[in-house]
Parts: sequence; C-alpha cells; structure tokens
Amino acid sequence: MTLKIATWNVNSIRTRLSHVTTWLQENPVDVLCLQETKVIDQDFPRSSLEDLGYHLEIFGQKSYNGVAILSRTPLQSVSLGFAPIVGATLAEDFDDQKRVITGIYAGIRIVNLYVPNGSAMGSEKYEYKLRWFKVLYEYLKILQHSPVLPASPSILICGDFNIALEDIDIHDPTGREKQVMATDAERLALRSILDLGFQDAFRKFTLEGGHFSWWDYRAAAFRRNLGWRIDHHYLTPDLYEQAIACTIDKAPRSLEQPSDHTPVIVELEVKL
DNA sequence: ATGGCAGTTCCTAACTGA
Repeated sequence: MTLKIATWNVNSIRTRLSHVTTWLQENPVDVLCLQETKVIDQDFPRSSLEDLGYHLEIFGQKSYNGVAILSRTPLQSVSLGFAPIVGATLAEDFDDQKRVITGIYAGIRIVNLYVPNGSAMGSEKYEYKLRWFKVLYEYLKILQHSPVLPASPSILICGDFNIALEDIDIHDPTGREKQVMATDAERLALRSILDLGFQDAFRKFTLEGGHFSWWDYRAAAFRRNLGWRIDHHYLTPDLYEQAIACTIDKAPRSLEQPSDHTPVIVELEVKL
C-alpha cells in the first residue's frame, strides 16, 4: 500500500482555501499537514475540507501561526503543542504560539511543525527560535521513547522548518552565515534533531541543488527561481527505507494569489 | 543598507513573515 503525506505552508487557510481544495482534488493525498493557517479554531473552514473526505485536527490562533492535519481516516493519539508531552515546566510559554500538532496515522506518528522564523540573526525572535528547538528536542525524545504513549517507533516529522540545512538548498548562499534560516546556530539546532535518528526524505532521491519549496513574494523571486528549500519531511530509518518518492509540486506557486510556499509530498510503500 | 510583497488586525498603519 502506498501512503502519500504532504506538507504545505498555506499562509492563511481562509485566503488559500480554493487552492487547497483544488489541489486535494487533483492530489488526493492520505495526509496533508498545513502551517500558517492564521485562524482561530472556531473560524477554521472545516466543512470545505471535510466535504472532500478528510478528517481535521487543528491548533490555531488569531492572525499568526496555526497548524492543522487533514487525514483520510481519523488520527489516533492527537496532541496539541509541547506541554502535553514535555510538561508545563519545559514548555514554558512556547504553546502561546500554535506551532506543533501530532497524531498517529496508519501506525505512523506524524509530527507537523511550524518552526519560528527567527526574524534576524541576534534578534529576540532569533533567540526564541533556538530555545524553541531545545524544547522540540525534548519533545521528540519523549515521542521516541515514552512508555506511556502508544507504541509508534515510526515517526515522520514534516512542516515549515524555516531552515535551509545545506548551501545547495539556497539559490544564492552568499553571506548565509548572517542570514536567518541559514546561520550555523540554526543548522546545528536542526542537526541535533536529525541526530535523534531522522533522515531527509527529499535527499534520498535528489542530490543536486536548485530545488526549492519557498520563494519570496518580492522581486519576482519565483519566476527567477530564487528560492529556498525550507519545508521538509524527516523520517525514522524504517520509514526512510519505505520512501519511494519525495517531490515538490511547484504548480500551486504559479497560481494567482499563491502562498509563498508550495507543497512537498512524500510517498511511502508500507506493509498492511 | 534597504526595499521589494502579502496577510492580518486594534483595518488605510503597524505588525509579522522569510
């Protein structure tokens, strides 16, 4: 059985609703992870997506951030934010920003993340991003090893990471040492996560640069392919072995009034 | 060094994003 799981930062689900429904009709994935929904839960446009046959789990807030998971069958063991997993002390105030949602689909623990942007190197938001990663690290360690959570050694982390891990993930890495999304500290923070035992699904199939998932709205960046690859699928070894494709669908970025990100899809060949 | 574009709200200005 082939499972298709996609991630897409839609930059407002209400503004992008027609793009998402059209895309799902043409790309009936099993699971779609959304970021930057930018809407409180009571105003989330549920019915338009449920009418397409999807179950929804949402974790939103007003104006900013917000994550959601759409799935063909209901998720199990759903958890919103850091606190239910790591506890209130470690979570501090990090759940004030709705950036983390997880659930189990077909035995796979799916973790959908909207990583903080970081604004600029050295800024308060940049420090927040790095501290956020420390909490994420503890969160994932618990998901991997908790004796109380449902057994799920298979974990897929996806979402908008706001980090380009390698220079080939940036159209022009000149000066990247001081550029947010590419600084050494951010890359090290992401590496520490991967060192828990995750591999980049996209790089199983594509080794060269020039493949991006986000293009700035300004300066005709998309037309000139001046992009960054910052939306990722990271897999535990068993899932990495089962991955048969990982693709970036640039089509939605070409539409009128697009999100600045475009979907990334991973296909897994799993045993029933 | 800056802005460039887009979405949101305390909505025609200010913020956040990346």
